[in-house]
Amino acid sequence: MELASLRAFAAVARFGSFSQAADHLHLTQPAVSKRISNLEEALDAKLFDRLGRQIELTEAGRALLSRVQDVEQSVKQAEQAVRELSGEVRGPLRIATSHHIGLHRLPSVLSAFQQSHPQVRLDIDFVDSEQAYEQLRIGQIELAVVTLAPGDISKLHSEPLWDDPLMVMVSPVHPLAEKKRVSLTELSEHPAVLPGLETFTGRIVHRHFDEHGVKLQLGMETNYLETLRMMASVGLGWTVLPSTMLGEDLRGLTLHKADMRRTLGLVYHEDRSLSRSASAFAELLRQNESG
Amino acid sequence: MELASLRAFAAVARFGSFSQAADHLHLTQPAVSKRISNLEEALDAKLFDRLGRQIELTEAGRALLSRVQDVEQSVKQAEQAVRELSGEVRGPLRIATSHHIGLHRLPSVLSAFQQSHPQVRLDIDFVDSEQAYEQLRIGQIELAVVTLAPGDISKLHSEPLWDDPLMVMVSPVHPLAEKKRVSLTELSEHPAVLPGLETFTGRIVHRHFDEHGVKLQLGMETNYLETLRMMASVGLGWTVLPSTMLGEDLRGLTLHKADMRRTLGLVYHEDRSLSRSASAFAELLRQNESG
DNA sequence: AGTTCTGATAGATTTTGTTTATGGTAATTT
DNA sequence: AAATTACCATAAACAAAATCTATCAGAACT
Repeated sequence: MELASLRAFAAVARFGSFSQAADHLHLTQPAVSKRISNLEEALDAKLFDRLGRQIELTEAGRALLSRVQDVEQSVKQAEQAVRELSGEVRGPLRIATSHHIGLHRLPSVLSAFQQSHPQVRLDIDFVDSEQAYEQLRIGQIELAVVTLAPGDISKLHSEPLWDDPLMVMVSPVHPLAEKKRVSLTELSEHPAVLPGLETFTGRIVHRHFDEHGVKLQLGMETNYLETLRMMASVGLGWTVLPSTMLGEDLRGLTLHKADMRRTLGLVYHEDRSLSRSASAFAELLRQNESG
Repeated sequence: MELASLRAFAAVARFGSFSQAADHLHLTQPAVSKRISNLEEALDAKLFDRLGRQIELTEAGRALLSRVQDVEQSVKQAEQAVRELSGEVRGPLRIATSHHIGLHRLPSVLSAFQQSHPQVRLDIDFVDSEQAYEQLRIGQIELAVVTLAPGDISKLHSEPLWDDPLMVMVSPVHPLAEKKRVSLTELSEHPAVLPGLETFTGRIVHRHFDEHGVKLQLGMETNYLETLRMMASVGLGWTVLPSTMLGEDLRGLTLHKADMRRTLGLVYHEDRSLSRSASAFAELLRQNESG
């Protein structure tokens, strides 16, 4: 029993005529005859009495007709449900980001998004960038707004949003605080408090020193940049932070002959379709980048 | 969008695999792939993300899946509604009969029918036999239990149930009351009260006299045999009635060299399907005939 | 690396659906 | 009454579609 047959049946019943139904369906009359007889065969029941020039529903036909409306409606609803997604943005949206980005870059985007799409329940996971990449890979989240990995990662699509220059910072009471410029070697003589290697930010910094063959004195590690900042500001060591985090209680040092930077951006799985919500969120981020 | 595709979609979603769905549907894997891609094209939406070895429903896919169950259920109900008719007897049943048959032949059948099929609403039309035939022709009634027309009538199927001999009857005070046998000519010398020509019974009687070239003195006419009987019994004229109606207040006369009879039976349209109720009623009548 | 899953794709084949042409029946017109 | 018209059913030719076989490419597991 196929929908085409049911539609033909409904049309014939409505017009009381095979030929008129055929016209209406843009088919020839024999095609309609066939569809009806297919139905009759499938249901093992006569649906119409053919009375010469006229036709009439049988009891079975009447029983079917009253149900066909239900079928057509449920099909229409199913189609509708899919098509509505093209316009509507609703349902849950899982994204990952870092505390730092969430605190410093997302607030305006988040509030704009919630305002324009109140139907979406945002579920934000604060994780390390590396964890975010893994969650994207297994489909646990749809989007990540994190430090971008240096280089491409298979199956994951990266979109740079913000360039985030990093800067060496020390407390005003730190021995190096008075210098305007420092070398890597000078830094290496003092203990450091840096982001862990689980974060791309941490890797960027470590790699930078590695490349220049400079061994670091590693102190405590944490992935939460705000905490890192606090530790540096109370003099527990020098650190490297986004230059935007500079403030009264920290001195920024220009690094001799080198600069470190990270790129913050949007990451999502190449093969997975983004939900409407995710697309809307991504679009909002792209617009917000410039502003 | 066809049901076959929707079923394939549901199977793929359920098994999380095209190949397993194919096995389940007794199809090859490419066939299932095609059905899904047909659906995706028709709905203009991707339904699954193909992630290498694994697949996952997209947002559109999830939206569709939740509706597919409704569709399948409504289709099942439609099929069920038709199939149930094969067993069940319910709904309205319109039949036609005469007052006389209703009064003298049907009571036992009607009560048996109502007892075994209480779900059927019987709608009985008391009409002349000729009207009954016309109503059958236009499909206003399904069955008629009436005096059968002499000879076949196109498109209508007749089934004799009872042989009903007719007899000339007069009141005990009628001039002919003392005779045992009378001739047509003798009868023609006295006024008659006979059924009208709209009834086959009336026609049978009139034709009988016509064939023998005997002119009748016609008095009042009525189609209701009980009334006719009353009129004859009070001496308004001779009449012809089913011999079963003979009683204390009437004398039956044997007609010289002729007998009149009518056949009562079941009539229905040849081309129209009988409802389950009508079939059941007809069957009951056939069984009751003998008893 | 090699093997074994996965689904997609291409081409041959089969099945199904559609059309054209025709026939039969009932209602309508001449 | 005969002819015409308006139906639907059927058959054969044709077109379209679905399916199968075979093969490919990618990912996951040995």
